[in-house]
Amino acid sequence: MALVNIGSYIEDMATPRPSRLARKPRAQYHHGDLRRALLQAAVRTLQKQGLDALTLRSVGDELGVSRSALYRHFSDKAALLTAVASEGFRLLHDALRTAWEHAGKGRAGSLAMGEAYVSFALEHPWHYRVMFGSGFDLDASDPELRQAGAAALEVLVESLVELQAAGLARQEDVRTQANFVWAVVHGVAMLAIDGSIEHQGADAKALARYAVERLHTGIAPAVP
Amino acid sequence: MALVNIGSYIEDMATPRPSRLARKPRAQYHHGDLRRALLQAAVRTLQKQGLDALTLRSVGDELGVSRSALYRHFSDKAALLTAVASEGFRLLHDALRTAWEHAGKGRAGSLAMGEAYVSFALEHPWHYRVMFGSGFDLDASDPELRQAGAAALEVLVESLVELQAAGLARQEDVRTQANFVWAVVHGVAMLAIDGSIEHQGADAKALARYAVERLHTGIAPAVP
DNA sequence: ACCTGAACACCGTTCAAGT
DNA sequence: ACCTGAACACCGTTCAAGT
Repeated sequence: MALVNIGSYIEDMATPRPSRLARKPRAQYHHGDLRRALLQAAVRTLQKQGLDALTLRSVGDELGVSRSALYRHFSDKAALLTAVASEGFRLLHDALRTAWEHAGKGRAGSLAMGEAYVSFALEHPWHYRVMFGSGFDLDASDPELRQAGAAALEVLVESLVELQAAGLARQEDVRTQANFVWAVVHGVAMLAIDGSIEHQGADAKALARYAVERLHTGIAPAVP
Repeated sequence: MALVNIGSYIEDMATPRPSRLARKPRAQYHHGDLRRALLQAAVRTLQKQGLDALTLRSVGDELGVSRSALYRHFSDKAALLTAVASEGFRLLHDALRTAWEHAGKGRAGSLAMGEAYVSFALEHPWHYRVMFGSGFDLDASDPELRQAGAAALEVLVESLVELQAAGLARQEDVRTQANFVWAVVHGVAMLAIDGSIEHQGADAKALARYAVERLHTGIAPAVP
């Protein structure tokens, strides 16, 4: 643990100043897909210990690699977090698509999607926060992130197009509708993982179900 | 700017080691309500420069006070952020109450509240993120924070009770309804300040209006 | 009681050097 | 090409001392 400890540094002043080279080399290099390994280690740390524990040192240590090895694969910590967020959107996308298709699409499908969305957030709260947190820096203009986010939203749009075709949703701009639906599930998810709901003795998943039901009524075609 | 700069520190070693006392004292102490001043300086920095710029040093400097003076008034940085969040909930509470009452309550009132909520988030994005961000630490169990958050939610509950009484909302558990409505506006607000909506060329406030309208339909009593 | 300045134990990032 | 270890410029926090 080489840290800036002035006390011990001063002691060292007695011995000749250490030159900037020739330190014992590590047993062996990592080699292999270090980028992927770093990404997965970051996700693991996040899931187990939260965002504060996610330091470049901790990630490096877990792989037996120096903390600056990361800079060969990511431009900085923000880039690592951006990659973590992209990976999160891919996982969310898969979860939504699976829920939608396994439930046979339609009304049941969108209910399943709503539950799957909130479940994902509850099961990976830190990962979810990194995806949407925005308190910390994260390169919002990164193409990979934008693409992964858009792909996840696309499942929603697809389901709404089907609901409209089946006469279960108002025939209006589907992207506005999708943004609205997304906002609802996102809002429920955020309140759920912040504990704002549990603190009132309410249940997050129950709220998710309620929300999707009211949502269906809300976007249903007007009764003539 | 006294920072741990080893280079200049080593130069100083030529001169006798500085003892741990007797430094030129500051012109004068702050005196007055330093706690309040610190809180307001923190809010100002947040609004103007974002969360990364909010360091104890920057806040202290702005008031001409040492960085550790803060510890007389807050147990740590998390406590300062918690106070900032509480203040945010009070401001939000006022904005919602004003919108609700000025619009004459009822349907128009809740539409005004929805817009006021999203407007607050758009106008104070960093303050809003601290209130809900949850990426950074913030003492969620703080009584003041809990109370301020509950008070803001209370306006919503109140409006829903009225809507129910007027036959404009389903007669069901009002707290579940309130959580749902809160999730919706919160979701819209988060997507809005993250730029997720603007990037699609859509308008955040328009989405807020759309959302509240669909919300009204969603929670309206079932047609017999 | 309130505040200061130095010390301390962490950070992320850079860079000359090693393989 | 890939990685290392030391240096560096910041952080938040603690504490003996000053008023």
